[in-house]
Amino acid sequence: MNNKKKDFLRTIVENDLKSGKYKEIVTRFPPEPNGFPHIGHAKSISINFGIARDYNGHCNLRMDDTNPTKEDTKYVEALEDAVRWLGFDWGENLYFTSDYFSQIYDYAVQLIKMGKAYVDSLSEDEIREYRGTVTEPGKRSKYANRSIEENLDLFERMKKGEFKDGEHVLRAKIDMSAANMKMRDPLLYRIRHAHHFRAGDEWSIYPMYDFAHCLSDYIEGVTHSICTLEFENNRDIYNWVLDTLELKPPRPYQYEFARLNINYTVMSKRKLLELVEGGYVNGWDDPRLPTIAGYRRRGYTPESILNFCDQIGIAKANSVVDVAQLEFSIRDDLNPKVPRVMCVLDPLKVTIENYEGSEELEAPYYPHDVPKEGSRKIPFSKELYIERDDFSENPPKGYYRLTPEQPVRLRHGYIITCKEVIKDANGNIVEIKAEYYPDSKSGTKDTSGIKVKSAIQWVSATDAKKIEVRLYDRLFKTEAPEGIEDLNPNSLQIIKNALIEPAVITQKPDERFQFERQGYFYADPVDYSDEHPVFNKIVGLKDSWAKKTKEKKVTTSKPQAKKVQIDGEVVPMSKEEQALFDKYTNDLKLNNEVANTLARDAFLCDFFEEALCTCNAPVTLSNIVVNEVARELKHTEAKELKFNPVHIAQLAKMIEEDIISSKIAKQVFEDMSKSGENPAQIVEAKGLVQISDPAQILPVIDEVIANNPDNVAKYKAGNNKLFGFFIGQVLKKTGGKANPKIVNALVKQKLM
RNA sequence: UGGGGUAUCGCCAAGCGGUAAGGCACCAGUUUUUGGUACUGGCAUUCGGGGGUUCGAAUCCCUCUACCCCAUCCA
Repeated sequence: MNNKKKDFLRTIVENDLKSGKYKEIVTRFPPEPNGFPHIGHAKSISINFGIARDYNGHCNLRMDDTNPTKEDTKYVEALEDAVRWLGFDWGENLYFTSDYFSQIYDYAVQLIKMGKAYVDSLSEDEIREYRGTVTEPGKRSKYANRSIEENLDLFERMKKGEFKDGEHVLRAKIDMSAANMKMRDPLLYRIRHAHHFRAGDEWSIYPMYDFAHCLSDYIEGVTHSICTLEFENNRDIYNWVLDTLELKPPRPYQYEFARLNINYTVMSKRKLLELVEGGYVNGWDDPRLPTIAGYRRRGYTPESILNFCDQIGIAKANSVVDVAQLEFSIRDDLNPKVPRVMCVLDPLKVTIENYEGSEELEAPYYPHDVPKEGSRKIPFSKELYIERDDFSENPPKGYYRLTPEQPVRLRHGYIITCKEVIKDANGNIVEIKAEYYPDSKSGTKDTSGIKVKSAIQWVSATDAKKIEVRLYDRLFKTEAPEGIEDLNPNSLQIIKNALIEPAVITQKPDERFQFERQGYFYADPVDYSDEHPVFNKIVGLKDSWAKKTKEKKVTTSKPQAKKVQIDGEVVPMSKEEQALFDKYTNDLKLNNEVANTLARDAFLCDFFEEALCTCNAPVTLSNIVVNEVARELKHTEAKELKFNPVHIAQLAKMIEEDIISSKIAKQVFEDMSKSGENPAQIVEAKGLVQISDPAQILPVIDEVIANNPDNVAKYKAGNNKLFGFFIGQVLKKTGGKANPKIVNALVKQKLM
């Protein structure tokens, strides 16, 4: 990874590598083989395998198969297939959590011996009841104080299968009143007399996710265990297990990112299953589904999926990506790759009255801007078909195609003009009688002199091949579908009698095509045969004409008023706090905000009072305490603080006496909170005394101005934002030591 | 009601005290025998709201609001 923008995970990885925490990066993609992978898995695959690749590490593929009742071999195959299809290689590193069952069992025994785990014999309902609620602490089971020997014995017998499902469980002994519900003595093992698709009937107990996952990571030497946001609360157990077992370092750490959501579709296993089992779609590889198999069958390329994953980035905010982003990736990928051919989906007959015989027109497969070679011959004859909506008897404004008055070019062929419109008894147009201009032939010197607004696709009636085309639209009609009631009834449209130029079928130049002016299509890998060709629409082309014609009804309101925010109520101050507040605002002239914070926080308040004893500058002092000291307290225990009120008083004094600027003060503060040195020493040692002498500052300003003529011009043209830029530059050049107030005044003068 | 997270353009998303990146979408224009592509330009005086600190705040402090996750012997 060089200069490319890094996501937060790569930043962490890079730092860990730099600091020497790990020699080599090991990630893992750890799905449970209990369902078919979807594009959310692709994101995870892209992250885990991508990071491993970028930092010369490796990524394991691990099947997290700890629940025998849900898992199956067919899913592990689908998962392997998905990873491979996306172009990643796990090499030798295919693992199964079930391979570690005996190691994990040994770790459990160890925990029991340490008195950190116990066999609980409460019923399922009791366990739930004892767990408490989010606001009330739970209480510990009476079985928690069984002796180590008894636990060991019971656990072994659980393993041997002496008990029925649900009779006992193994739990970690942590804290039944922990604020994090997950830490209230989490279950480690449960009894399950079930057949495991790999381990067979060897085990009658199975480890829970929270116990198996961290240990599997550790066993495999994983360094960065990357999972989705909903596991944030599980991180505490992850660390507890690894720490309590006192495992030899290095050990893995868990990091979480937001799972992928896309609008107009669903991503949860449960909802996907409902669609498939309810027959709302045709199997897991239905091209409308966001499953890997679905995208694959639809015609999406692995590159397009991977590019999509790169584009959307990795972050921690729950978000819903617009399908348009995905559609862009596949268009973008296919545009320079795929041959263009002509297909007519809704044919309208055109008879060219002044043409006799037949000929073959030579046409390149690729447009002028795609640097690829290849061409085919297209038969041309008297009877053709064009797309029904490429003719209009009463054209709307801005219509470029064929009309009774407007000629059009047949792509790669001749210009034609409409002579007569034939209708049936109901007034439907059934045929166009047309004439062509022999001297307008494509590829030759066009001497017809006719200007045409567009070129349309067509096929020769006698030569065209009949194909089936499946047009897919979004599966749901709403952006955030809840369930089957939101299904789009028109998500699949099958056209049985589309007509395509013969070369596509006879030459088979590719499996993906652009049907010109319509979209990208893919020869269906399952149903396609030479006798019965079937094409899936991958995605349409951008269509600014369709957009324009539709626009009228879409113009909805947009002046969205700024959201009104309700201010919540602030907890009122106690009498004592109020008294303190009054004293600070009245006697010491502190502003309300600062006084308020001080009055409500006993520690900060004491800290401030103490500092005040050595330095009588209440305002400066209180500002440092409320802002800087408060920040330190956020991540450091009060008693761990490396500085004391006297240090702060010294710092405030230097500011008061104008020895240092407040900017420098921040830097000094930071040093101080790390090293515990006294501030005066830091200032002296680092030579941080501020420069207030204009004679020293002016040359720097001149230099900055001379170096940035563009920005000077912009600033003078009215871009006031740039002022900060100049100050920043000057400060940078003086190592932050120039007195910013003076710099401000001088720069302002200079730039007048 | 406790704990853990998250809020930057219509949708993603950089940014970590000194000029609000980028992509998608959208809007113009140029090129074009695809109303495609490519190219050019336009799209956040403002970062969930309100205060505070600072010469200077999306970034630091306080506070409020909204949303997500946690009480499966699922993962």
